[in-house]
Amino acid sequence: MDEKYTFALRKIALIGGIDDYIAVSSRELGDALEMSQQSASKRILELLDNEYIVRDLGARKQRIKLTPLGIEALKKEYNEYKRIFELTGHVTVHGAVKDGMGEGGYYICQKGYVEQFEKKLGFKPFSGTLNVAIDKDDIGKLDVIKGTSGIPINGFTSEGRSFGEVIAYKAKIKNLDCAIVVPARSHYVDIIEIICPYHLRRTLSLNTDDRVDVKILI
Amino acid sequence: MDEKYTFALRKIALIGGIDDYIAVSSRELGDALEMSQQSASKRILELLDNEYIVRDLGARKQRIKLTPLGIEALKKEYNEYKRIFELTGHVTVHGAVKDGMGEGGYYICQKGYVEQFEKKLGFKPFSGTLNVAIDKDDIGKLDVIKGTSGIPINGFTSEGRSFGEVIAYKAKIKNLDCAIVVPARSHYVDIIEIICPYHLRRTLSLNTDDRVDVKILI
DNA sequence: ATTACTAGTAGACGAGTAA
DNA sequence: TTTACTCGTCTACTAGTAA
Repeated sequence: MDEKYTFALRKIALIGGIDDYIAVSSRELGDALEMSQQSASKRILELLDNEYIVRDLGARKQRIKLTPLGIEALKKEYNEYKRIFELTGHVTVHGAVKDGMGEGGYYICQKGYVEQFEKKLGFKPFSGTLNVAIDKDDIGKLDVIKGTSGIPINGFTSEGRSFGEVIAYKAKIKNLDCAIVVPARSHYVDIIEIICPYHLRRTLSLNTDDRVDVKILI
Repeated sequence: MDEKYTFALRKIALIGGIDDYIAVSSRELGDALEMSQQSASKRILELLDNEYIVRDLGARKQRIKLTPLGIEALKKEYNEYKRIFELTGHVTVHGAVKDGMGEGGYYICQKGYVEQFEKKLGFKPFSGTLNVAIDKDDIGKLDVIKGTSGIPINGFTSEGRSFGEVIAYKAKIKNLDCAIVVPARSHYVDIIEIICPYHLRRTLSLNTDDRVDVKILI
């Protein structure tokens, strides 16, 4: 019953109706809500009844804006989203330890990266990475958080070879502080490289194919 | 069609299903969504069909969690809210200039306040305030933003009299930088006091009952 | 206790249309 | 052009019930 209203209120707010009166015909609102002009007209009347909006019914086009009550309703949903995406503060991905190809370790040991790790993460990584193959279900979680957060590690060129930008995320693996490193430009990463001041395999007695949970702080 | 799903996904996320599997019976989800057990069960099947969630159907209780696709759907809505509440960066309230009772000016000139204004707002206010009676429709807008933002100005005691905490918001009135000041503890303010380095009434040639728009930066 | 089917019903929607 | 009525359809819900 209520999400119908917040959906409409949100779209009205997006086109500026949170700040001041905006001219919106019922047809235009219908387009925004993916419904007919008739249904949009009805929805507007319902919003008026519930005092979520006020209207100035001009000769040619109606002008509407949210009331404080309407704004409050949106705010409530916004706070739910903030709780979901901000106050949780972490996302956990599951996967299995894999043998590194040596590749990751080679990259991570580059002076251009190491200097940034020390400065931005606050530790000097052990000269090797732990490779974790992320479960199919969890691939994509990284994608989702990539836009919002993460610590950008700039690319650089060294000895004629270019090293791309990567994004580091502070993380925890079995309560040990570490960080995961993923390439900035790529939307499909199934193996993540984990860096840590310590030798993770030895410290946590991990063997190939052991399952691990990585808690990524966002 | 789609907001039904995001509504359910949001509630699932709030009880922890964004991070890992959570045990939720269809009855419990029904309670959260304010619908019957049967409808919640159906909704879960729809979410599964659309690959917004995955399920582990145990013997006693099902366990579900969001897929990256489901998280992405929520993220999209979250970004809409961010656009509404953050990227706008301001809220405009409308009102009419009123004669001050001298009260506001007296308060604002207190050394305890003035020092904070200079430090936190970056200007020394003119020794008087412009009083604006907010339109009935816009009363409450302040309330809504009070929780999120504003610059707290601490209360203090001077010569045996106590001056309460107030909240200042940077604002613009006809493109002139100023700030509005409202008491921290009160949820109904119909007249706001505006402080500014200049004599606003004179600078803007304002007379009593003139209508003004105050753009509050948040 | 679960999940989820079927059946019946209330309500949401859009087409047609008036003002 | 607008907004918003009536009305028929069809979807989305809940109750009852099975597994």
